[in-house]
Amino acid sequence: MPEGPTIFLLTQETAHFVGKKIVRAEGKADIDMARLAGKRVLEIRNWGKHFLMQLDGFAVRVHLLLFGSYRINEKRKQKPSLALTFAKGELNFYASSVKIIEGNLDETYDWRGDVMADQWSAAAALKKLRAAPATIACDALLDQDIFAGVGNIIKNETLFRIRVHPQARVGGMPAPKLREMVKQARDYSFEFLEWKRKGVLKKHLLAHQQKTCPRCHIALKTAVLGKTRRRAYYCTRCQVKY
DNA sequence: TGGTTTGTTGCAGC
DNA sequence: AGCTGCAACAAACC
Repeated sequence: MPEGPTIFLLTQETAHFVGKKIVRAEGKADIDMARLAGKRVLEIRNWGKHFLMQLDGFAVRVHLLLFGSYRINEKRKQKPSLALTFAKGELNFYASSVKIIEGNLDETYDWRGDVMADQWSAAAALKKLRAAPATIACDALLDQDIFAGVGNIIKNETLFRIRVHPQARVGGMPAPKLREMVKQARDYSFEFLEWKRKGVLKKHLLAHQQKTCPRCHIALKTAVLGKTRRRAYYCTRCQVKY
């Protein structure tokens, strides 16, 4: 059940495995498990929703998709996609996509695109948005090449906060409003992180899966929109369709 | 109860 | 070539 902040949290929770040796690797993921055994974890980080473990010469990428989950130092009943055993402790992933990335992660990822990364670049995001003016806001926010880590909840909540209709064209939005969208995608992600950490995310949702607009007190509209075909929750009164 | 869902990929068809 | 729509995957929730 992952958006960027959830994986960010996972990265923190697994930091103690850095420097440790993988004793055993198994699971139903279609990768060469034998490559992992005996390797030391050099680095653990994430790029958006990608959980990444750098080993010597290659990295393991785990994506929890829509239904994935993980357990640290415990197991679930179901068969794991990837189960890593260390001398002390274990790390298990379920219903996840697992891939090997050759080489160093810095060769594969542009960290400026991760909304929660120190290297996040609002300027780079704005440049990408301006290059695609016909894109509608809901698709733009879910574009991992622009806003890595943003998922459907962050999309809906960000648009509600800045009062932008999900079908607003990026090219039609005033420059300050576009900058606000870029800023809020990051700011909201960090608030999401803290709520998630405390287990109080749901009660802070203003639009996503809600019935009534907390500003206008009228029914929120819900529709599956855009090329991404994800559900949007929005207020037709206070969210502007530029 | 079963429709829905914090996601992505691959492929057919145009 | 590049797009779009659809199926597939898979599991917890209300």
